[in-house]
Parts: sequence; structure tokens; C-alpha cells
Amino acid sequence: MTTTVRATRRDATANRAALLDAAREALRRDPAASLETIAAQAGLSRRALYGHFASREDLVAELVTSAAERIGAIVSTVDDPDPRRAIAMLGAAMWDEIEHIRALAQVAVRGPHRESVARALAPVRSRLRRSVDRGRAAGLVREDMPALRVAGLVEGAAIAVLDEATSSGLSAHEGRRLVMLATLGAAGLSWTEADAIVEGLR
Amino acid sequence: MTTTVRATRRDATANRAALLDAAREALRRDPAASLETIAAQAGLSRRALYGHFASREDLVAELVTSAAERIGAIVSTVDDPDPRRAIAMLGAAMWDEIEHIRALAQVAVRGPHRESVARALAPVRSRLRRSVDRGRAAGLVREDMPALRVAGLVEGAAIAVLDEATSSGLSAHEGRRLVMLATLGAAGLSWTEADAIVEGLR
DNA sequence: ACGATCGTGCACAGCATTGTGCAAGAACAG
DNA sequence: CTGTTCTTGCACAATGCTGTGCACGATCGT
Repeated sequence: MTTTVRATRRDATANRAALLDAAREALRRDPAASLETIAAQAGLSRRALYGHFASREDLVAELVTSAAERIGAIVSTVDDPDPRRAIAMLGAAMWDEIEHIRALAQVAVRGPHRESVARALAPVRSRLRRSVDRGRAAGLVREDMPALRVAGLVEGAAIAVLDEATSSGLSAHEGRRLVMLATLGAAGLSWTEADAIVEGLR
Repeated sequence: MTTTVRATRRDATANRAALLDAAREALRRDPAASLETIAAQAGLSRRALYGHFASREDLVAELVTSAAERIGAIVSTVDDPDPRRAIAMLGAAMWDEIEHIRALAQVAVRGPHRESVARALAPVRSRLRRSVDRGRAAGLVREDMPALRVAGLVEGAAIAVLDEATSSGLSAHEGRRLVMLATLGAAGLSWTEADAIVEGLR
């Protein structure tokens, strides 16, 4: 007897994607959102969710790993000989992934995902770290604190803008600009210098 | 028959304070920490907690209002004719309340306390807003975005440092300095300018 | 059109948490 | 010391969420 293998149904894959989208949105607002809430927002029943994900853990894990892949991809596209431009571009690239990053940040608050989220952001961190080092060597980035702390401030500034953006609706263009200005400010540039860098990237 | 009213027992008031401290710490790590966890960390049983607070809501509400009072108090002590110095001092004052503010920020993520937290931080916001306005009028603070957005960035920078500080242990002195530098950076000052301001406050 | 795949609605067990009642003992104020 | 206040431990109900089983109907691939 030959077992006939069919392709997955189109609506099924669409529903799976809808569930992931719904989870991203719901978990961004409330990291403890129930599966009922998520499924409803995706237009499905809670029971159907279990047809796609074995457990809540499974769902969240897939969100984290998919975000990790996207973030890893953006990092590889960003580079510039001028470390200041590199920092700004890194911020702008993060802006394009804001939905995913915000979801990550919310999920990270609670228990078992802290590590995987940290791993997901590791490539961004290391590249940022390199840009900061290069910037300091060239006298372009602040030297009044350890380099690692500068990188932390830059990262924090980016997250702060991403937060602001989600609460007070920012246009995509304004958001990009703001992230770049904020990260450069954290790196020690004056606002006029930061503006010049951002303008040069236009 | 005369009802004799006794003073509250010393250990009771101490335990009440211990519960609030424990709640602050526990909720900072996990906004959904159980009362069991909180009570245990305070060295009490969950049942005893209900002797001090009628409900979970009650406990959190008291945390929020007490933090609001402390924060209101610090705001009234901070002022300086130089808006840049005022911003830095505001940041430093927040550093002294870091434990309370961090707890607030965590609690604020979830549902019904968003408003009360916003009210608690309102005085800080308005004073910051004034300093930014004065700074812009004097050409000392960035003018490449609306004043309200500058204030948001400054606030975000402060929170970012407070976050960094709790994760990677910072000394009280380093923390104060870092908050001031980060807020001034968000306000548009270069790192050398920021250092000069902070040095002048020494 | 046929059959496999998918979604639905319900029922059910398990688990964690909140909030309350009560009896007995420990710690304290006066 | 005495009596009040506080804490403990247990039992209990109520609630909400997770995860699973099953029958039926809808939808899709071929």
C-alpha cells in the first residue's frame, strides 16, 4: 500500500502565519497574553492553535528563533567604514525590524527565554561593539566610560526610541531618523554632528 | 465600657515594610510574581500577607502611590537656572530612587496600573519639559525635533541607564554620573560638553 | 467528486493563583 | 503577667489557563 503525501493546505499555512502575527502583537502588549486571546486575534479557535503548535512554549520559541534569523540577516547587510555611520545604519536597520524586536523585548522579561533572546541579539551586539571600538580609536566616539558601557547606552537609546514609537505613533521615516539620532547621541555626538551624519546617509 | 486602643506592634509594622520591599524586588524581576513568592521573600506566610493588604491590587497600589510620593518629593528639590544642569540633576535624583522607579516601570507594563504610574511620573515629566524648553530657547538643547520628543528621549535614556545599572552592578557613584551623561547626550550635547556640565556639578 | 486535511465546539483533567475561614500558638504592649 | 495582636498552617471555593480527546462539519488538493 502506497501512502500518498499531500501538500499542506494553503489556508493552513496562512493560518499558521496569522497565528504568529497575532502572537507577536498580543505578546508585545502583554507578555502573558493567553492563547485564547492570540487565537481569537488570528480569527481562529484556541483548539486550532494546537494543530499548529504543540504548546505555548513552541509558539514563543518559534517567534524568538524567527526574529533571531531576521535580525541576523539585517546585521550582515549593514556596514560602513565610518563607525558613526555604521552605528546609525545599525539603528535604522533595527527600526525596520521594530515589530519583531519589540516582541522579543517583551517576551524576554519573563523566565526561560532570556537566554535565547540574548543569543538572538548577540550578532547585533558584537557588530555594535566593533563600531564603538573603531569610533573611539578614531576619536569620534565618547571616551568618558568603558567601550562596553557605551555600547550598552547605544542599545538602550535604540530601545527607548522603539518604545516611544510604538506608544506615540511615529511615521516610518520619522522613526528611522529618530533612532539614528538617538544612538549617535548616546555615542557622544552633539546633535548637530548627529544631524550631519544622518543627512549624509540620505 | 472603654475600648482600650493599643499601638500597632513593632514586628507588625516591620513585617509590613518587609512585604513592600519584597514586593518591590520580586515585581522588578517578574511583574507577575505570586503573592506566595513575595511573602516567602519577606520571611512570612502568604496568609500573613492578607493581614496587611486586602488584595494583590492593594499591595501594588501602595507600591505605586508610595513611589509617587517619593518621586514628587525629589522633583521639588531639584532646580537650577542652567537648564542643562537642571536636566542632569533630575537624572541624578532619579538615580537615588532607582529601586522604586524600576519597580514602577515593571509594574506599568501590565494592565490597570498604567494610568496611576503615568500620574506618578507626571511631575518629573513636566519639570523636564520646562527645562528642555528653556534649554532650546537658550540654544543649549537640540532643536532637530519637537521639544516633547526631546523630553521623551531624555526620559528613555534615563530608564535605559537604570536598566543597565540593575543588570550589571554599578556603584552608586558611577550610576549617578552615567545617568547624567546619558540624559545630556539625549538632549543633544556632545560627550565633552556633557562631561563639563557633570564636572561642574561635582 | 473523493478523500485527506483542517477548523470547531465541547468536555475534561491538571495546575497555579487568589481570597477567605478558622483554630492554635508566638510575640508583643501595657 | 495578661490579654491583645499577629502569624501560622490547613482547608476550601472560585477563577483562569493549559493541554488533550473526540465527533462533526468545512475546506481544500488532486
